[in-house]
Amino acid sequence: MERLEQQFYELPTLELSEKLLGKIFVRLLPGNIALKGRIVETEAYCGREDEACHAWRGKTSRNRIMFQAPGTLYVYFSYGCHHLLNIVTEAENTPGAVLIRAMEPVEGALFMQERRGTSLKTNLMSGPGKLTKALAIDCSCNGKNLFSEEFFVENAPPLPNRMIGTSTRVGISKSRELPWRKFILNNPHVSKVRGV
DNA sequence: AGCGTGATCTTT
DNA sequence: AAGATCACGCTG
Repeated sequence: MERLEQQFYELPTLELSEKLLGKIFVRLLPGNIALKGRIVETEAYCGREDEACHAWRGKTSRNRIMFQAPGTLYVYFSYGCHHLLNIVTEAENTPGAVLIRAMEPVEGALFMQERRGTSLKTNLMSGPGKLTKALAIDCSCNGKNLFSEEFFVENAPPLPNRMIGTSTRVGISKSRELPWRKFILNNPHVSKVRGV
């Protein structure tokens, strides 16, 4: 399948959070290591209108990447131990990003097993901190984009609506009520919801 | 159900 | 300068 081009990402954040489901995120590492994962869970963080979004009050040194061109990677360090991966949406200077919350391993599972210290496939990338660990993504990836030989996303057929679930976002305190989490129904690689 | 862990943001 | 918060994962 072809790679997604920049115009694909220049969409309203909520719309893109749904369209990214089923697409194949790819990272190529030196030494012919190919890591691929099918995106199965996302959350939308919608710029200035969204109190839970890092950019809702305007640009800061941490969130400045969210104002960059669509298709840029926004990676930040959370809870003193995890890196979280987002894809920047909307036109340049309009902040917004989709948090990638879970993927299904497609290629490179052995590499991921070693990095994660587990061999259970449904545990390799079934959470936003887990998948960055599996893919060796950290703050050095912040600001890179999806139009290189290192990172890109392969297209896949759109999913029918009946396969897409919706819920409130996980682990936030502001704007809890907004149904801005999207996931593939009945997919075992979707993260376990916290606090139940 | 509890806690580690450190950068970032807010308030003094 | 100090304190609160945090888009989480793991143990028990």
